[in-house]
Parts: sequence; C-alpha cells; structure tokens
Amino acid sequence: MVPIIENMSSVSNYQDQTHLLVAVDCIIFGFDKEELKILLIKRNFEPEMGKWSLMGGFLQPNETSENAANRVLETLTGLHDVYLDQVHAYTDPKRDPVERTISITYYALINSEDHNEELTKQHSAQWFSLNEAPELIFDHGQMVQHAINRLRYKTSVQPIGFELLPEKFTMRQLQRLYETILNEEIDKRNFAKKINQLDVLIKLEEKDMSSSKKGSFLFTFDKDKYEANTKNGISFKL
Amino acid sequence: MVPIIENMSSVSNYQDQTHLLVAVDCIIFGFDKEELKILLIKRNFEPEMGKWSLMGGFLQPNETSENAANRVLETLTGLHDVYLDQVHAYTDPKRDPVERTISITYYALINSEDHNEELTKQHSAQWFSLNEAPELIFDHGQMVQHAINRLRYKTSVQPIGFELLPEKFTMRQLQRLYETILNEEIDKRNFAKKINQLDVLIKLEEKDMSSSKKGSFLFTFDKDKYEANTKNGISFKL
DNA sequence: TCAAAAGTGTTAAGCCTACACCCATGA
DNA sequence: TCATGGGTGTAGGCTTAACACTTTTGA
Repeated sequence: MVPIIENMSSVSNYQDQTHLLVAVDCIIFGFDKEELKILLIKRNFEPEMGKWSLMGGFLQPNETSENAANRVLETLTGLHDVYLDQVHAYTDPKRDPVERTISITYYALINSEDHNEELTKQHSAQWFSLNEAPELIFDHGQMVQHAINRLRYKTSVQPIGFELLPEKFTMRQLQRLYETILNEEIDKRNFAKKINQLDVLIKLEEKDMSSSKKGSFLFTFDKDKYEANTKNGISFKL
Repeated sequence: MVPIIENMSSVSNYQDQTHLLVAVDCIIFGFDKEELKILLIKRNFEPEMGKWSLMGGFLQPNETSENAANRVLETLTGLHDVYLDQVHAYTDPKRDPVERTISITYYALINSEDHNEELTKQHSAQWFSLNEAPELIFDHGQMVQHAINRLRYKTSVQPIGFELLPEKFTMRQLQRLYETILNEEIDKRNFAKKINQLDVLIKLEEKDMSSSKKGSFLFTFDKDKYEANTKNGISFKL
C-alpha cells in the first residue's frame, strides 16, 4: 500500500507521483424533430482505426476540462457556447490500450440543424439514433449510457431541453423531445398543461405551417422568466 | 488552438501530450445521532500546512480512482467496503498552487461510530457539522457543497441513508438523518407512513431504551427486499 | 405524578391520469 | 369533402400535507 502523504517529512511528494494522460470525451446529443441522436466519429487514426467512437481530445496545459470539451466540440461542429455538463471520470488503468488515460466525459446539447456539415464530414462523423448506434470502442458505450441517465434526470429538473431545439419551436416538437429523452409517450393535453404551469414559454403570434395544414403556434423559451421563477423558489419539475 | 487528433498521420500522439497529476479527495459524511457531519484533516504537510482540508491522495499506477478513494478512506478511518460515490472532476489549472493536479471527488457514507479513532488522531482529523466547518483550502469548500447536493439527490432516490446508521436503528434516528440531509423538518407521522410504504425495513422485537423511558423499536434495512422491489419495478422515492 | 419521547389515523387539498371531440386547412 | 395534425377541459383516483392525542415509564 502506498502512503497517502509523507507525514514524516511534512511535505507531500508531488514530484514522485505518477503523471497521467487526461482526456475529455463528448457525448453530443442532437434532436432532429423526431428523435434524440448522438454524433459519433469513425476513427481515421489509431488505436481502433475504422471503429466508431465519441469525439475526444487530450487535456492541454492551461485548459480546464470544460475548455477542452468546448474545444473538441467546436472542432467537430463549429459551434461554441454550447450547453455542456460534466458526467463522470473514467479511470480504469486498462481502459485505453495504448497508454493509461483517464477520461472525463461531458454531454453536449446542440440544435442539430446548426452544426457545420463540412467539419463533421472531415471527421467522418455521423448522427445515430440511440437504438441504432454502432458498438463503440473502449468504454464509450458505457459513457453514453451514463450520459443519457444524467440527461434524463437533468431535463426533468432544469429547462435544458430547449438547448436542443431551435429558437422557435412548436409545442409538439417540445413534447417529442421530452418523449424521446424520457423514452415514454406523453398525453398531449397533460403535457401542454404541465408546460404551461411552468410558465417559462412565450407563445408567439407566428405559426409553423410545415407540419400540418392548420399550422401550429410557435413558442420561445423565456429565460428571464425562468430565472425569476427560480429566484422566487418556484422550481422547474417536469 | 491545439489539434484534437493527428488526422494527418492517422496516429494520435499520446507521447507528446501533457501528463498530469491526478488526485482523489474524499468528502466523508458521518451521522452522530443528531447531525450530518464531515471528517476533515488538519494538514501537517505542505502546501497549506495547518489549514483544514479534505483527505485526499494521488492516483497510483494500476489503481482506479475508486480504488484510490477506498485507500484514502481506509488510511484515515480504518474502514473498508464503504459506500462511495463519485461526484465531480475539478480541473482548473491553478487549483493546486504547487503543481497542476486534477482532483476527482468521492463522497463516502460511514457510520461515524465505526471509525478507528487512533488513525483519525494521527491525521489530526476532526468531525464538523456542516454549518460549523472551517474554511477549507483550494476548492475543497466547493467540493463539499457539490457533494452535499449530490447526496441530497441520491438519498431521495436510493436507500443509501442506511449506510450512515448502525445496523439497528430507530425510526426517529432515521427521520433525523433524513432531516439533516435534506435540511428540513418532517412530520413524524407522515415520515413513518412513507417509510413503511417503501417496505424495506424489518421491525425488530427489540427496543432502544437510551432515548426515552418508553423505549423505541429498532429496525433494520432489508436489502434483499429492496432489491426484490427494484426488480419488480417498485422504486425507492422519498 | 409528571415530564419526555414514542406511537398512531383522518381529512382536505392539490396533483396526476385518463380520456374525446372540434378546428383549420390544403389537397 | 376529407384527411391530417392542432388545440382544448373535466372527472376520479391518488398522493401529500396538516394536524393532536394517548401511551409508557423512569425519575
């Protein structure tokens, strides 16, 4: 057993300690009007060249893991200021066969219309619906599962779902989003009731005419209202 | 901007990457029949000698972060097989002034009667109630806050509170535990009702006579029942 | 006999769930 | 005119929250 600290010398021994590679891996969620999808890359580099994996990168000097996740994300999608949430650190000494690397995962929520297709093409990236995703390298499959669980919890307690939608969206799109995240059907009347109770949407005059002849009203998320509610102790609970 | 991967060479450049120190820090929760407390150490080593901090240690070769947290915990308390849950990775390049170190935190739940007082004395460790805890070094204060939030969520959704209690406990002890974790008062009739509905306790014949003249019945947590419930889709929700 | 904690049930309010019909419009 | 998706209200059951008195027994 290794001693935790050098009690005897009264100085802890930083320089004798093992230094490790640290990476971030991003679980990139997008919503294409029907389904929750994740963006995966086909590796054109070793190890595991040709297989599917999450997009990741090594932590650089002077960079937080959040910075690194943002960088990775921007490299792949061209997007910045994306919603990111840390999920877990994976530390199995054997998880990367080339060299021990610990990986910190983040999930990202993007409006899948926004991303730069040139860049994703360059990285041989592709969107997959959750059920149809290929097998992933290393522990990336587990990472995805873990991220989904976290996302499910988080969406039911904070209004992060809107990150996945365009600025203006219909009630139906919002409902489909929640259905696909929570993986359950929701009655549309009950859903509308609940959302309206939360009092964080602004109903616009405008209608989206693409999905039906009648057209459906567009809404936007009112961040200020949400924050005011939060201050007043009214919490978002779906 | 640093390239994520060496696309050109089709081999990612592990050896050129920065290697970092990785540590774990433990937020050790205990319950002393009245209050939730945390175990802190007074540092007898640099940096920040003489100040209070969480107990931590560097990640060793061939050790997962969970292994490391267990080791740290055993070193301080003599306990093993303790409930541990990973919370967050802290990666600010300046968080440790001596050398860049990323820290992965775990919270531990222990029955505070069990720990080895010799060992804690050796490390100048002391229990503090959450309100009375001293200021902590680095980002350890934030780590504690983050861990409490996670603990609150987890206890309301999984029966981990029992980890903090002795094998046999009274309904009142259990209630006080939940009150101190959730930081709110609970009506004892409603509490008993809810707990009984969960159907995971065994009421013993035995009474604890220490807290009142009448005495109060002791209970134990029935792990098998809980797992059976879980399998049948009945979930623990407080 | 009194003080102190244990134990126990009921009611009202709010919340959640299930459920069905009309509307507007383009084809 | 019909097919498609949009929009809306209500009733019953369930869960939650509020609330007070009796029991036991050691001091």
